[in-house]
Amino acid sequence: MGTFLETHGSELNERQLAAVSQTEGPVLVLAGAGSGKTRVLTYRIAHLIYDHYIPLDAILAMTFSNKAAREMHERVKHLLGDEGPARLPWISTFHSVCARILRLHGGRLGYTSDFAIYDDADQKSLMKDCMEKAGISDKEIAVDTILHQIGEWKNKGKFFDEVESLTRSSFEETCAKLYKTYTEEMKKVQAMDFDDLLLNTYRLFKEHPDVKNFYQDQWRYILIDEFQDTNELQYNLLREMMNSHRNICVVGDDDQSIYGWRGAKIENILEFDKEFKGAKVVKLEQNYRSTGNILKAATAIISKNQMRHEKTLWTNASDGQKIRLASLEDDREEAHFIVGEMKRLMEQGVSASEIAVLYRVNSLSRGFEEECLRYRIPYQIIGGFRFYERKEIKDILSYLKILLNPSDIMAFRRTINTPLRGIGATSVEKLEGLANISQNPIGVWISQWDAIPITGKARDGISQYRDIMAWGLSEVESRDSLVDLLIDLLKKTKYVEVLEKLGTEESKERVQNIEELLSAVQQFEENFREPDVTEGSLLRRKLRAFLEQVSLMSDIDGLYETAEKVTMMSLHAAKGLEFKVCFLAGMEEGLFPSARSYDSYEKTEEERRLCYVGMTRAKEKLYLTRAERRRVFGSINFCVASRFLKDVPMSAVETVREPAESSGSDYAWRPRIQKSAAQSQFANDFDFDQRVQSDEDFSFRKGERVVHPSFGEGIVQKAEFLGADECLSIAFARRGLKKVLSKFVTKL
DNA sequence: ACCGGAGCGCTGACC
DNA sequence: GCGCTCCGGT
Repeated sequence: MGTFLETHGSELNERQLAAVSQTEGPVLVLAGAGSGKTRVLTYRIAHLIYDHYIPLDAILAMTFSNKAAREMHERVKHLLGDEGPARLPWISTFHSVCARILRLHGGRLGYTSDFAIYDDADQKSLMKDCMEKAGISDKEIAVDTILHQIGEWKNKGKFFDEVESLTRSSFEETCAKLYKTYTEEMKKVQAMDFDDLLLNTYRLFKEHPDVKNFYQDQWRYILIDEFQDTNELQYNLLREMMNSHRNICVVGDDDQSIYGWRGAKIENILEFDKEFKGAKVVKLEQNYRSTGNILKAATAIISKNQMRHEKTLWTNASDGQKIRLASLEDDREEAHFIVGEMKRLMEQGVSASEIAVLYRVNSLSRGFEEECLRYRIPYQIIGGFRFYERKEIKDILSYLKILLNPSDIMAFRRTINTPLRGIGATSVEKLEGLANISQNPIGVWISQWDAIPITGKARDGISQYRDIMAWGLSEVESRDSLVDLLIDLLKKTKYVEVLEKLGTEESKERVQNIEELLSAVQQFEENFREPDVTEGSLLRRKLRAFLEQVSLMSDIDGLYETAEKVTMMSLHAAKGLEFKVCFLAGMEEGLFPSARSYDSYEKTEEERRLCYVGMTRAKEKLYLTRAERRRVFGSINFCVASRFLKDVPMSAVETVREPAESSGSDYAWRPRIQKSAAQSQFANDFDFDQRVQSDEDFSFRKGERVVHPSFGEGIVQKAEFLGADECLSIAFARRGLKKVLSKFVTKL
């Protein structure tokens, strides 16, 4: 047997091989869409282990989603074969790695290993409390605005004690103050938010060099996937993790950077070779995924961006089918068209699992879902309403959370009156106040509740809750099985019983969801492997691992690739995936690109990258669809074709559907190729910015600032006649592009 | 003092 | 179209 590379090197192209074999020093792999970056990462890991005898613990690979981590895991395992080691290196998400480190060493920062992980909702709720205490109304300053500012600081690696001196306005001063109270409060309830996981690890390394040195010595080879989406804090954290060997391999594609809004710094990848002098840069430009036409179109879109590493994807594959453009009357027609095409493709033998519908905002999934239900097309929706975000699931998980971490105030609030026990807001507030005085974790305190000055209905409810808590807290220490605990918990709380008594369709579904949760727990338990945090009883360790997995689970982790189902998801969620057939729906101005991107060039570029990501998901067939009218918030909006449609080269597309003249949804749909694209409705929309009519015909000109009674301020994009009425397309600052009659707007 | 109904206002993408 | 807030009924 030769070395790993001798045996497997031929499975790599020249550039991939170069990236894999350069094991020492910094390496930047600029991997275009579909160019085999996961292949590079996995082969590199296998090469390190097999040919360089690098111990597993010395390798750290970080990805963005658990799904990507799992996939990488599987593939490395497969590459190493049966003779490979039983264990594998750390391949995990940034957040999971941090959580793991903090469970082990969080004590240095005043955290127990049972700390809770707060999601956005919990975070917001806790901040509201802090604001109330500080006497700041959320009507003065929105919670989101404050959290955004604090998030920005955290992202820069600034702890609350460092920002007080940096504040430059009264707003920032307020934020700094709230940052402090929020942090203290989070510590009190033993919780960390997503940013805290990163920031606290960073602080841990900064403030405790012994911990840092331990990990630095351990990790001699670091690999980062999706490097274009790392933020400043992740980048700095990475520098802390790295030892003097600087054996770091980052893989990414600046053209696929789509998380600027959560602080991703595209400069991290654009300037990597400057930051890491002597870095080897490898460009992967051969695409193995898509046909020529799809690549041609995607390349045309992305080449409009200024901020990028120049690279050109190419393929050996044929041009393949042309990209299909479909412009439909309204959103219902759009859904109808897409589902009709799906049906047709499936009849031709395309598997449902190879078809995806991608959209900019999750709210679009509803329409497609309804249409799929109507035509009995099996589907799965990724994101949006996640399983673990359902009320009944959150309720039950909260019981588990408070048993693990009795300080968890959010879990307390969720459970205290669930199911309804007649304990209202006033009583809850009183209880929280009393628990506060007692200095005990609220769950522990209430489990010992005795003679508390609360009377009436609430009193009975509280004693019921007390009994459940007292029982649960002792069970956690004494028994082993998580499923059993959960089943008994459901009995004790009468949660399912109450739902069943309701007997509605909705409650039946909830019971089903709970059953699904039970089987998920069971499955988790069967595969449970001891984590390196060995503190506490077995059940406690399981609980800790399970709740962490749930908290850090991403939308995409719920994707079942084996399922014979059509997949629907946001464009963001689609990153890293591929499908034989992709529908990009809702290609309309204001929706995609998002109206919120209009105010800056950078945001527009990010939208374009998102479009690029979406298009390059398709292997063989790509559809771009739009609706002329769309229901938003219940009212109808007139929509203009997305500028991205205009950027698609005519030679790579064909128009398959235009709005029928007759309206109504009962028309018989059949796919047909109509007029050439140049004559089509699309063409009219395409050049809307060049073909602004001569100014004198209209009372408003392009570029004029106007105000509309309900849409606010905007800028005229286009004027046209609708019969005798003058119709304006206006880009509203707050509402995006809309068509309105000129009599409703006034000049500014 | 709690619960359920009616009305208002708004929603981007995610670990 | 949906979730959160206010208000009147028990």
